[in-house]
Amino acid sequence: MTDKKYRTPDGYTADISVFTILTEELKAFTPPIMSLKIMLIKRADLTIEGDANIEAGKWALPGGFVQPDEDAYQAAERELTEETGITGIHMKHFGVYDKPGRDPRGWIISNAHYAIVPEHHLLKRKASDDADQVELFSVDEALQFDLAFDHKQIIKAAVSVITREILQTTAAKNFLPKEFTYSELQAVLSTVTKDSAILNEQAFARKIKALPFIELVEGKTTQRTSKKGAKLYRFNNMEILKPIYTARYN
Amino acid sequence: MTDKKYRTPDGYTADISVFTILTEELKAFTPPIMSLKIMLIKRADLTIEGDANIEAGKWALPGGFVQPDEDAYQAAERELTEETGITGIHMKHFGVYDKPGRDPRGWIISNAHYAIVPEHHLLKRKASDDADQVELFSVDEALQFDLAFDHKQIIKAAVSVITREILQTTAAKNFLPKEFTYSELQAVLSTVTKDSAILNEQAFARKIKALPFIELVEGKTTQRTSKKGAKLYRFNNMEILKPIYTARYN
DNA sequence: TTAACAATTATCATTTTGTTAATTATATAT
DNA sequence: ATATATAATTAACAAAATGATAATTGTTAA
Repeated sequence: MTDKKYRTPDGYTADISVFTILTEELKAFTPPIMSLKIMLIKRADLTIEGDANIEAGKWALPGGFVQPDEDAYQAAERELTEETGITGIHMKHFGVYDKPGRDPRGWIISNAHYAIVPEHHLLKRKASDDADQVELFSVDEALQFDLAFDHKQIIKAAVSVITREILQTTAAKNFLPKEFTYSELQAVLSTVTKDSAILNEQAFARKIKALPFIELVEGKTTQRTSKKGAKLYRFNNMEILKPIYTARYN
Repeated sequence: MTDKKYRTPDGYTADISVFTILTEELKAFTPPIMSLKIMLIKRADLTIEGDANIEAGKWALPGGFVQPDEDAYQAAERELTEETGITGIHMKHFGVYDKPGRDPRGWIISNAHYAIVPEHHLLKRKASDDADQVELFSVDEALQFDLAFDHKQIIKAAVSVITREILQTTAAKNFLPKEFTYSELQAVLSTVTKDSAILNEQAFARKIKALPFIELVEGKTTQRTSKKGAKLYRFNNMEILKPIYTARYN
């Protein structure tokens, strides 16, 4: 492939917007208060080869070049593991950023992925070596930084995609333990919506029993969120596609 | 960029799954019967340079290599215009196909896009020169062919994406004239759903008046679909995000 | 013993839906 | 001219879901 009739890119990378939903307050017998966080890394001053690094010192999305034997998805998985020690989580490709000029090093294509990481996986991260370069920020905080490359644009797109995914698919399961209470689910959903039918306790407690993709765990309760004890629910494997044309608007 | 520490792809392409919704039967004063179609091209025996073409004779998605001065999205737009003469339509990127081995010519990355083309734009296509190599097929037909490369997989993903988009966003507008009747909207939606609340006339006629993203065109009717004349509706620019957690299931 | 509190159930008026039927307006066939 | 067929639309009413507010339950901790 030497005499090419077409242009070849100068680099092919995979970036990952790692989201987690952190429990801000965790008191015994109390429903959690959660917030949506994104993981950023601070770019090093020097490359591994010892050269001055591009966009050094700026906060950026984790990611890196795709290796010869892998595709972008595998590269994203590998980078995520290297950065955080996390494996086997929910990750998806959601966009390509390939505008000429987006990276001063040349025509570098970024495959943007997002990942949903349950909170408890992050305990490992805290113990890892370069944890001082990796931080979680609320989305609002993150967007106020002077981020590297076009990462501000990528993050905005990722937030929009993940919001839609949490509300219109069963992706919330990736932020929850296998068995959860209604208030835990409510806490996850409330990080991305203000819908009163979800925020209102009574309405949501009634509704959860009618959702075909959630089932009650029979004869089992937890005191995680209440002294009285609360029923446990789990997602079954039903996937839902509800048209906006049949929803209620009032 | 000669001494690279990372692999560079052998080619960077953009493929487009062009969907249209064709009116199968169009009698005067009668609601249309529509079906979802995808556009395929038959790959030529020879390349422009006169060499034997890869995957020659097979049906494939339109697309081609990204040029040096454009990104994949612009390439998809350009290819679509070259193939069909269509401009200014709804097109989106939905996936990357970059598995090593997917293209025998090397490590060729495909950026998969889908486009939604209103029927009336296609009349131009019929008049174009190489129309004999371009055909519309129902999705079921298309998936039975021995398609080039991994295009079967790409098409399946595209259908899933477009179904979700038509039902959960206002993308149906791209298959309809600016002002449309309830039965025309119903015909579009029925190509991707069997939901009885949409298929049932009375229920849907009642519902359309309550949808916040659709408004009545005052004092204007059409006889396109009925001798009696039917009210006209239009989409306003409201975008909707309805959680599955607040929908009705019965 | 009691206050506090999350979870859950109860109540009831209001709204929406499912279902079936009736009405309307008009082109076409007779 | 008149009747017929047909799509759009409205009507009617029982059944179901929702909104709003209140009451009940079970447990810990003061």
